[in-house]
Amino acid sequence: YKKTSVACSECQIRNRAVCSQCNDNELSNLEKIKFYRTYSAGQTIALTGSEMDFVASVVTGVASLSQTMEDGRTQMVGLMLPSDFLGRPGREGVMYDVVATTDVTLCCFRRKPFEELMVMTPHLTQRLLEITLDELDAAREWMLVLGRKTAREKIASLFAIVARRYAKLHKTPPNKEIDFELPLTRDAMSDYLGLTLETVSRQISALKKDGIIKLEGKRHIVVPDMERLIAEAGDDADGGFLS
Amino acid sequence: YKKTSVACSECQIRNRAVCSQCNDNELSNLEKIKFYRTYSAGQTIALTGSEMDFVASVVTGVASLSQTMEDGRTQMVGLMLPSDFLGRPGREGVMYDVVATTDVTLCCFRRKPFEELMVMTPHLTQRLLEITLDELDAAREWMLVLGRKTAREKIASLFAIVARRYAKLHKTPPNKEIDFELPLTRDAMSDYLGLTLETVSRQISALKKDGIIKLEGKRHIVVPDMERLIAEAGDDADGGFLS
DNA sequence: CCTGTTTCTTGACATAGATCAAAGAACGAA
DNA sequence: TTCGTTCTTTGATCTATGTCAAGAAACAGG
Repeated sequence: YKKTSVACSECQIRNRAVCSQCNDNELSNLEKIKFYRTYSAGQTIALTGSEMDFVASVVTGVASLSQTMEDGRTQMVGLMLPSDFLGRPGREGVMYDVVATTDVTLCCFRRKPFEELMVMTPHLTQRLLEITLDELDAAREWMLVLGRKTAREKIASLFAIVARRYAKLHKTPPNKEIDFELPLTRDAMSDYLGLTLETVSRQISALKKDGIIKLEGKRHIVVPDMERLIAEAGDDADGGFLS
Repeated sequence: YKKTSVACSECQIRNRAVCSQCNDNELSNLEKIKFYRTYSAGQTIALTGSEMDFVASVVTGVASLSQTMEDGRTQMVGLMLPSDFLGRPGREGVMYDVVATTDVTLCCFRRKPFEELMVMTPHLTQRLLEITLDELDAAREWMLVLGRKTAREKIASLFAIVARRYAKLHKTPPNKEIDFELPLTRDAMSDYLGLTLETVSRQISALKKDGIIKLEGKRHIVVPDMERLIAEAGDDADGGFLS
């Protein structure tokens, strides 16, 4: 369940997570209260309405936030990748179901001590504000996807987002063939995209037939031409892919 | 264009806006750099890609944020009501089209001075973080609406949200008949809900026929039974309506 | 008051995506 | 290896919502 933590100085997400603007002194305060926790694929991290006594950065793996209606319809509202921040300081109750979609390692801080540290550490608050603003932008971009895009465009948009994040992590040179592992089942994709599992499957097959993507197994996607994928997503800009 | 500003101490949104946690001293610093600006219904406040040299609180009226695809499909991604905050400190470029959907009064701060003030004023940063987290929650709630709700549920959800905000502003006692002015045209509603104008019109007619709402003119909505409206929206909780 | 413009409603028909159904892969356990 | 899951693909049909079209209501200006 728990796992020995990595020293902050060695941390993969050191320069992107909440702690990225902290100086050595601030960092050592954080280091004192941090602890690692791991979840295996499919495990629930927290349920809507429950109390979560910690906040955390995703170190490795992927977690998802989702909302469910009484009759079972569910919508994924956040895909939390490495360096993303889970939990809301200043609020006990969880508003979404938080689930590990792959094996996940979290860098956790108990909520109270973290909140106290935030008051004393403007760098933390500032960075958290930046992260939250970025997430708000991402959520709004996703509203366009959910509200106005076709099924094919939705799939292409999802692939573009995941490819983008992978490329950033692995420093892939632009214009090269990009490949990545899909961190989601067809069913999870349908929850994210506001579609059914069957439509997701059909559209993936169609994109494959049209040569936009290649499949190696069910989950490994190869994108021969990123420009073309982005065009299929219907995006005018590349969303900063080349930056 | 400009308009004499109201003293902060007299301000309607004093205890909800970015400035709500500031003490008298901090407030007077803000007051020095603030200026009011008004826009009439339909006027553009800023366009995607342009630079906005100020940030602002909405004092009265309603503004909207929206994204548009090359082929003209558009999705509204934010409905900014009084006390909401416009603009992103730390970024020049605007990411959305910002439009006044009714006559709007903004309490503006030039971006640079505001950013400098933020560094010196943790209360500002903290409050902005809270506001941003609330907006993120709202955006995510809307993702469920866009991704999973039927046209009828979407309309009911929109009415519930607007009614909720109106009730908060006017301190309407719960369990009473609620009525409000729709700040959006049918067309703007369709952009917000990810529907067509025709579907919006049909569903409003249907809700009226079923007695969920009454119409007085085109824009004035009366809700005889808020519980019933919320049930039509498919929400399990009332979203804090009674609080 | 009339007239043009914008906003809204309603009808008829078309279609993207949902639903229902079956069967093919992949994978782990025994 | 075989069996039982779980995940995925594909097909046939249905339906909610989009599209196209016409006209009604509201409103502003002359």
